[in-house]
Amino acid sequence: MLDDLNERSKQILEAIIEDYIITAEPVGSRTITRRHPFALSPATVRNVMSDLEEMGFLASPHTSAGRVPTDKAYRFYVDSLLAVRQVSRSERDEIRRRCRINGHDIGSVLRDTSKMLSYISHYMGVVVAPRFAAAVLRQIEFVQLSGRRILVILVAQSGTVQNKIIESDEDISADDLNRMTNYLNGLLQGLTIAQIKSRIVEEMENEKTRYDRLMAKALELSQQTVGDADSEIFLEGRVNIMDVPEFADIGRMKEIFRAFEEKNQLVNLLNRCMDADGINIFIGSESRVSQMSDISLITSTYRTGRNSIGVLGVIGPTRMGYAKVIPIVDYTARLVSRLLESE
Amino acid sequence: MLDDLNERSKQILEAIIEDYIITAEPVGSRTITRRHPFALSPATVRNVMSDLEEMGFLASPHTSAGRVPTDKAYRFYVDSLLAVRQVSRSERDEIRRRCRINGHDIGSVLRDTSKMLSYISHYMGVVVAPRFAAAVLRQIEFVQLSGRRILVILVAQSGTVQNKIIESDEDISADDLNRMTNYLNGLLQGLTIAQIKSRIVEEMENEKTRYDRLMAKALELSQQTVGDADSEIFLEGRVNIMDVPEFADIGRMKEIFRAFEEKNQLVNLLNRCMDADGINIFIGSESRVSQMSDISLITSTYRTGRNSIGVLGVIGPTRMGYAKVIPIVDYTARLVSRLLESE
DNA sequence: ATTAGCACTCCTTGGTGCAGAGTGCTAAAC
DNA sequence: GTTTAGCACTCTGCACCAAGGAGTGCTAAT
Repeated sequence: MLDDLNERSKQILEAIIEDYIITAEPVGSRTITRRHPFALSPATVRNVMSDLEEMGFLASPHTSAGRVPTDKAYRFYVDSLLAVRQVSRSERDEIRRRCRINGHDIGSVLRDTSKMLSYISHYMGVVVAPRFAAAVLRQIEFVQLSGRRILVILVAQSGTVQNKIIESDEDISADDLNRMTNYLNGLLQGLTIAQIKSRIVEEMENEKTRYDRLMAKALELSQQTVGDADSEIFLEGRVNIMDVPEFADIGRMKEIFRAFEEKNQLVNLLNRCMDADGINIFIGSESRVSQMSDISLITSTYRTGRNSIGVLGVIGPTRMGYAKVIPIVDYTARLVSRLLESE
Repeated sequence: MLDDLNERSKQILEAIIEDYIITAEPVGSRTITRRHPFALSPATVRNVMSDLEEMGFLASPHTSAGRVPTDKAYRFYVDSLLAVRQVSRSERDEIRRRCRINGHDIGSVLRDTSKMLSYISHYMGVVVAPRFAAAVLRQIEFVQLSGRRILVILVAQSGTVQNKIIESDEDISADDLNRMTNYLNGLLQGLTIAQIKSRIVEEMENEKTRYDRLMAKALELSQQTVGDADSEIFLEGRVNIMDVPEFADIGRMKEIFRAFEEKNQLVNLLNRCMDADGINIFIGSESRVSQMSDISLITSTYRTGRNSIGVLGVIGPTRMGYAKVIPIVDYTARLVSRLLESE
C-alpha cells in the first residue's frame, strides 16, 4: 500500500508535513506550490492531495480549509521520509553544560536533564529515574531516628539513593542495629532488589536465622523497605505546551494537564518504552492513551552496561520537529548513560 | 478609617464578599437584597456600595456590572469579619489518612501532604521541605561508587536525607574512607549545617589536621557537600487552578504557570512566610509579586520543637474560601510538625 | 434616612454580509 | 494520458449592528 506512493507523492506529502510543522495551519495546494519549487500547478497538487487523503495520510478539517497530516502520515514521515539531522555542535555543548553530575544527587541531575530537554526542544522533557527493582544494591544503612523509628537507606550501584522511615515494634540498641547492618550487607550486596526480595524470604525460612532473633528482626525490617516503589518521574517544561496553538483552548489544555498530573498513565506508557531498547516514538493515537491525541512522545532508554535502566524523552504535539528532536533525545540518553556509569 | 464602617456597611461588605466567593460574578445591589434578608431596598444598598467603593473596598469592572471586592476588602474580611471555622471531623480524618509517614521517605510524605492540600482545598497545595541549612546533622556517610566518585549522604535529625555525588582528585581506599567517616561524624554530629560550614573552615586551619593528610582530605570533601542546597518545593494540584474562572483566559494562565514553574519567586515568597511563625496570608498584591494579582497564599510554618523548619500552604484565587482553607492549613501544619518529631 | 422611578451605560448574544482561502470539477492544452 | 486553467461552490473569520439584560446614579417623593 505504501508502495503506491510514487516519488512525487512522497515529495508532496513531505512538503505538506514540513510546512504544517512550521506553520500549524492547514496547508493548501497554492501554499505548497509557492513554497516548494516543484514546477507543478496547484491543480495537480490538489489531485495528489486528494489521493493522499483517500489513502489516509491527510485529513481536511472542513471543505475549504487546507489539509492536515494524520498520525499515519507522521508515522510514514518518521519511518521513511525523515532525514535525521545530527546534533549540532552548539546543541551538544548546551546539553552537556546543563547536565553535570558533580556536586549533585542523581535526582537533581535527572531533573536538570528533563529541564534541559524541555528547554532545547521547546516542549516537555520527561525523565524516569532508574527503576529501583532492577538496580543492584551497593549498600544498606540503618540510621536510628528514635528508639523505634528507623531510617533505612538503600544505595544502588548507580548511585541512586532510596530512603524510607520504618517503625520497629520494639526498641533496638545502636549495637544491634550495627550488627544487623553488617549482616544484611553481607547477605544482600550485589543482588538486584528483585533478587533481594526472594532472598529475604528464603533466608527467613532458613533454620539458622529462624532462631537468631537479631537476624530475624533484620530480615523483617529489610522486607519492609524493599517494597515496590514507583519510579520517580521528572516532567518539566509544562508551560511550553501552552504555547502550542493546537492546545490553545482551555478544555483541551485542562485535559492534557490532568492526564499528566496523575502520573500513572504516563508511567505505564514510559514502561512500555523500557521494553524496547533505544529510540521509541509514539505518534498520537499510537500510544493508546485517549488524552494523547495530537501528542507525540519520543523516548530513548539509557543504560549502565548492557541493561536499560531508565527512559527519557520529549513530549510534544504530533506536529513536532522530529528531525531536530530525535537526535537530541538520542544524544541525551547516551550522555546520561555515560554519566551514570560508575567508572 | 476602618472605623467609618458602621455595622450595616460591614454586613453588606461581608455579604458581597461571600457572594462573590461563591459565584465569581460581580455582585449587584439586587442580588444582595434577594439573597440576604436585610430588609433593605436595592437603592439603599447601592448607596452603601458607592461609599464602599469610595473607600477602596469595592471596584466595578465597568459601569453597569456589579461590584467586586478589592484586595483591601479581603484583607478586612480576613482580619475582622471572618469567623474561622473549625476543621470538621471528616476533614480531619481525610487529612490524616493522606499523610502517613510509615514506610515512606520524608520527600514522599511532604509531596503527599501537598497533594492532600490541593485535593481538599480544590486549589494548589505547596509544601517546602525543611530547610537543610538549619537542620541538625545526625549522621554523615560516604559510599564509594568508584575509585574517585563518592556518594555522600547527610542525614538530618528530622530524618531528612540529602545526598550528593562528589569527585575526589585521587583514589581513596575503603579503609581510609571509613576512617574519614568516623572522624567527621565525631566532629560534626549535632551541629547545624550552618555551624558545620564554619566548623570545617576552623578545623582546616587547625595545626593538627593540617598535617594529617587524611583529615585534611576529609574536610575538603565534606566542604564540597554542605554547599547551600535550595530547599525542595512540592507544588501539587496545578490543574485545579485551571478550573478557576478568573484565570480562564489562556494568557493569564500561561503567566501563572510560568511564574510557578520557575520556582525562585515562589521560594522567596515562602521564605518570607518562614520568618513569621504560624498562619500567614498574602492577598493578591500584598505578595508584591506581579504575577500574583488575584492570587492569594495561605501558609503556616511547621516546626520541630521550638524551631520553624518549613512552610506549607494553599495557593488559590483571592476569591478563596478563607473560612474553610485557613483552618485546614493550620491543622495540617500541626500534623506535619507532629509527624516529623523524632519521638 | 430610605426608597421608587427612570434615564443611561455597558456587556452579551445572535444575526447578517462580506472577503479570503481552498476545494472539486470540467474542459482545454500539452 | 497527464497536466493545467478556469470557475462555481463552500466554509471560516471578522466586522457590524440591533435587541435584550443587568446594573448604576440621580432625583424626587416618602
